[in-house]
Amino acid sequence: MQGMSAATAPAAPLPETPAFSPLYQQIKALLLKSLQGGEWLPGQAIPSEVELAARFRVSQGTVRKAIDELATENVLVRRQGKGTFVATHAEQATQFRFLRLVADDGSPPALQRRLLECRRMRAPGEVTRLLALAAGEAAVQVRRLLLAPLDGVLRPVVLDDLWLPGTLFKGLSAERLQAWRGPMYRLFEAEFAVHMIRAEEKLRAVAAQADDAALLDVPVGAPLLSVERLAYTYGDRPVELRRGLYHTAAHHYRNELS
Amino acid sequence: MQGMSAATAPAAPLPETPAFSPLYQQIKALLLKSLQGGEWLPGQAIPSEVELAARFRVSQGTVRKAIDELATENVLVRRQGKGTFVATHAEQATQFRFLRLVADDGSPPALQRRLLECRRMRAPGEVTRLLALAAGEAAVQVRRLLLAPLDGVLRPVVLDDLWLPGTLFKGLSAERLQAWRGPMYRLFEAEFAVHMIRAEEKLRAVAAQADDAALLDVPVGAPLLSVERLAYTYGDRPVELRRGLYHTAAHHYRNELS
DNA sequence: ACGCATTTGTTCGTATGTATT
DNA sequence: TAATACATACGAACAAATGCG
Repeated sequence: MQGMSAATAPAAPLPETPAFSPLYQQIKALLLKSLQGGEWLPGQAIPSEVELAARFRVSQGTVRKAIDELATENVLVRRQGKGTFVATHAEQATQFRFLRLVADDGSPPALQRRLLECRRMRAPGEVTRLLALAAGEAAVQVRRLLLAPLDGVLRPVVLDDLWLPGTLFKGLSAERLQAWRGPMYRLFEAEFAVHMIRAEEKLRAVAAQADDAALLDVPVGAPLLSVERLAYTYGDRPVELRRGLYHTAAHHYRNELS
Repeated sequence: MQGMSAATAPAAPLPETPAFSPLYQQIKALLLKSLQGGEWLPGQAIPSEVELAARFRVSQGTVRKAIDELATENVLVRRQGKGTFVATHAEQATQFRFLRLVADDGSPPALQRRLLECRRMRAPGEVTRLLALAAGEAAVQVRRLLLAPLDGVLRPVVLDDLWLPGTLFKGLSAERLQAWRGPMYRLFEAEFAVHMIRAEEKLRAVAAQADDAALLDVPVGAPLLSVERLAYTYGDRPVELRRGLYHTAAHHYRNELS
């Protein structure tokens, strides 16, 4: 486990990829491997710091630093007195970790779902490319509406269009989605062992096309916020492509810069 | 400085504000106070960890933890072997820390500026409220265009509308802005001692109004990405209100979720 | 209600490695 | 080469939160 310290390093003329890395980074990589391998599942506690220190033959402080980084990346969650837990999309607090939609008054969105479609098909070209699928591989497409009450009436706010690798989401069906209560990412964790840990989003303003306009109950040509998301699981593997169209009349997308 | 821990606290009755908080948090607050007071300016090095440890009568590790947090918040920047520096908007790497605009091909934007307006006036109601100004207080309004080359031709991409507290930006004028080469936030640091460390943004899609459409060279009613930013300096003090209209035909707003 | 064991959180001290000047 | 600064690693002790008996 001692990696490559200067003394043991061979006469390497050029800096290779991970030429050598600090101990705590190696521990971090090992923890990630265990997470990826499913040794600890979302919501479960990982072994205590002392246990891990013994297991890896390093000091508690070194384990601590590795866990610290994973905690700031929201991969793990520390709870004083209880332990360190694998992050999950189940909890109330983190339920909307990836949803930046906020009502203009700042209140939580309180969204209802309406499933429009869930079908299995050969992935289109762009989906194949972005999800790094093999040519002709299957994908699952999900379409849904998110609705929020406005003056007491439920109004559509988001039209979501998702693409998932067919091989990972074998049993996913409209019935399964309909029956599920709770965040979709939690369903993915629980039923398909796919845990989203990171995502990249591209935002732009677009004009509503006829079909989208009808679903969102806005005029054709109305400005909509397009949010294209590529979500990743462990090992930087893309496992979801999602395109959301947000009707931002009474809601907005909130972002924090630092 | 020993805080309130029962065992380690000497018989020093301390006039602490925070009922009690970890030592490193107190150190962090003291560092922020020095930064706010201008003891160390953007780009300058702060004292070494050992020096600070001596000054505050704590261990180096405690200082280190305080600095660690300020570094992850991008308030300070560590450089091994050189020291720890006050973050600045001057450097190439951090020059566009607050600008999430990206060309669709992923390349850096390479933007040109065109100043439209810079005038001093009584702040409108909403500006007064958001910048927490006194009623009737003065504000500086700045309007500008950002242009990017498309097929070799310079085309407008962003229309920015800024509001700044008049008392903080006394000598700010169109000439001053015109003459300045470099990021605007760097001008604010250098000439007005106002350092932006954090910002909140609200994004929505809007339809282009006549005047904005003309400036951005798009049809009236075209969808534009509206980015409303409130930027803060030390002490969570809002010091800039900015509304940008992004033409997202060949560019987009990039965001990373985790 | 109380105390105890467990776990993370904080703080200190020391030594050594690595980057910069 | 030497001095300085941050980075890593270890060990130890106590604090604070939690859960259990």
